[in-house]
Amino acid sequence: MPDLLANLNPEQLAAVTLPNEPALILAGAGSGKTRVLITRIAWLIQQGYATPTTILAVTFTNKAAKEMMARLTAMMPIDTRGMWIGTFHGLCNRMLRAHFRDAGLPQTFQILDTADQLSAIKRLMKGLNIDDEKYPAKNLQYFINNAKEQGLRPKDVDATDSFNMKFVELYAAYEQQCQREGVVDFPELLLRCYELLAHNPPLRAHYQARFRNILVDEFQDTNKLQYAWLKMLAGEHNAIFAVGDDDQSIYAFRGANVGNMHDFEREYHVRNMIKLEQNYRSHGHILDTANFLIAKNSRRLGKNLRTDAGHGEPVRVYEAATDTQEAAWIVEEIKAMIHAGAARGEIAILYRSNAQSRTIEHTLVNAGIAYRVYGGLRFFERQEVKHALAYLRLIDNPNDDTAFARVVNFPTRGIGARSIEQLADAARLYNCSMAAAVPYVTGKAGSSIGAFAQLIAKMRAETQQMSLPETVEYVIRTSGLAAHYENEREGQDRLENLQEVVNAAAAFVQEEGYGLDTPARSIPLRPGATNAPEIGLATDDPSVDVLDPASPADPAQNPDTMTPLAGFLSHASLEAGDNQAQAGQDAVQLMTVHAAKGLEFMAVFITGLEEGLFPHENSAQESDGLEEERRLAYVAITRAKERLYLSFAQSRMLHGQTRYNIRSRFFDELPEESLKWLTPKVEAGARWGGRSDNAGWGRDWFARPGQERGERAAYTDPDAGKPLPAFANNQRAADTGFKVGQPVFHTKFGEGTVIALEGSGADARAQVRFKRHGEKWLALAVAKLQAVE
DNA sequence: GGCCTATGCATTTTT
DNA sequence: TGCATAGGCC
Repeated sequence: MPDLLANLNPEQLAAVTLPNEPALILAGAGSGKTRVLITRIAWLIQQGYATPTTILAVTFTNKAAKEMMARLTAMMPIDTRGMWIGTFHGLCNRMLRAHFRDAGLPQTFQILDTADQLSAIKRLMKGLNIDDEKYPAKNLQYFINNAKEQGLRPKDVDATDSFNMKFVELYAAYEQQCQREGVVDFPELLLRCYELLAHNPPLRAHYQARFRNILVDEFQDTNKLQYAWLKMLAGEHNAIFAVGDDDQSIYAFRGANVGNMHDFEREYHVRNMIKLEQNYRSHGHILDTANFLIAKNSRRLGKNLRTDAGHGEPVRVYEAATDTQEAAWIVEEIKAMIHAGAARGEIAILYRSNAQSRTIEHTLVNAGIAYRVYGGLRFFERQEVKHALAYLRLIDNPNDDTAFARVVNFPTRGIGARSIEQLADAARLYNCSMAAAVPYVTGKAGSSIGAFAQLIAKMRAETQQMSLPETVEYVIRTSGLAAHYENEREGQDRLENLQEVVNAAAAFVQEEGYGLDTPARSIPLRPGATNAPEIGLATDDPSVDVLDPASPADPAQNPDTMTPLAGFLSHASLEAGDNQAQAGQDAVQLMTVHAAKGLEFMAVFITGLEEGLFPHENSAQESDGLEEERRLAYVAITRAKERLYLSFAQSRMLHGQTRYNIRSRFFDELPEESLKWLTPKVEAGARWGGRSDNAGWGRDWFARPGQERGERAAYTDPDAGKPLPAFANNQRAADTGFKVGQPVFHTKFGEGTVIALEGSGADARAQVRFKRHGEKWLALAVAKLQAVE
């Protein structure tokens, strides 16, 4: 039996071995959060406090869910078949598939992703002749999703003004449309699942009796609905083991409610709040910087990270004249690091908004440095892939008008906008889907649309017995998609992507454990399965023990509640795939601060630390906006393991205009002792207070002798080339007059000893351990430090 | 139907 | 500035 508890620190140990009661684990950045979570699961099972079937572990991203599953099985051989580990949406989908009838859904319901949802809304509004200048589709989408995330159906929304009343009306119409088409959007998955449990006491009792152990990752990111869903499953007696970090809550804009942490603590009378403050990632100066900054936030649960790693390097700060010059400096630093043997993949460049990446990318390209940018189009979001999926969806669920509208005339088959409008009118008139309305349209429109309907019918018939990969391949060919892209000049990539869909289908079949010949559209019996899927649950027969994992009456026990095709389509919607180009390549990593959450790098650049950008100007209008920006900066800082750079530029090209920014207020909230200004620090007052005319300011105010005006010297850090990990004390004492071990005296801090030196000339700094004031970095040009004999 | 131009818009994003 | 989208034109 593996010793799961070996090498845990006392707080981690305490968290892992808590009694089965509500618990809130405040897990700081880099504190071993995932480790605690999975060790907790393994320990519960090992000790006999839980079985795999009693465990439900929920995360936000598929990546996190996969990592959890992988590390768990690596830690301990566990039969994960009965375990529910997944994202909120994935688990809700699973439950809705198992109980589709009780949930009021067709068995083949399809999931709309955000783009599908928007086009469904646009179609709805067009049909109702709604002026989309006055009621923009995007706003309605936001309104609907927001309402759902508050758990509100149209009848529950309080609308006082005519504008909102219209939105409520449209929300209701949208719901009807979705219901008729058999589609659900993302928030609907959660709300529908919540209502399923709320309105069905036997079902609720079943799952409550089953999931005795509920574990939640990134709890600070939960929204109201997700929290309500968790409470529903927990009932009166189940333990929720919530792990999160209020200081890393950066998703308020999409509904995350940090308040859930306080609420959870209060509502469940949490006796077990454990703080994981030991950080295993960053060196001391980096942590001090993070701690100092986040301390400026109010309403924290309170936490201070510590490390055994030593101070390490100071945080380097750089002021550039322009964004271009900032990028040039970054590239020089990176070159030096690479030269010293650093791996490109261990270097990250972070920015607040995507627009900032362009300048940096250009500079990297010119320097010939491999990089990769996070974000952008994901595999299942590509046009050609979505087209292929639309045909597959129509085969599975002909009422899916979003899919129908998408491909009825793609590849083009002479069905124009007018014909489609006629069909949509007919569908509205007969209150049916477009596919069902085909017989009602006549004339030329009727015949071309009729041919399309026949094509779909033929596909449905001919794929009846085909496996999933065969079906996909058949559809790509028969739909004419393949031929279309073969004829297109630049269709080669798209063709390859279509082939990738076939491959993805084959991989899916394999991973899900279906036989390769399993028909895509029947619910198969897998080897070892004893029952056909039963839908509607054991509630029909109260004598059946629904908790018996072997019981055929427990459909949730049987993963085979979806056909391979439905599973694949769900997979495509819920897991849109990688958006990281050239993954695996050793390349410098570019991403937004949001995208960096959860990652770590040897060296991190946080760029564009300017008022208006970071903190972002729009945050000023949001309640608690500045605090969220500060948390964002905190997340960014805590990504760095050994080296951290903070930079800002006096001027920056944004939206085609040059903006002049002042440095971020966050600099005034950082510990001066942990910073090393590579460019001279200019007090805000010195520049702004004394400025009477602004001719040329910001370009050449700091030009040094011998430099051209407006040209910036390469302020490349002379230490950048030190190997990573690098921070052996710099013994150079050449021009400082001090050396390591030297006893010194400071007028304010008293007696101390020099323990490190770095930089030279005006940048020279000494780290001093004072007898009564601890360790500090002092700029020798400024500090009045005297050598003591 | 496809191509071209005019126009508007630009914080962060997973499912 | 640069992209996505919409609308007009051939």
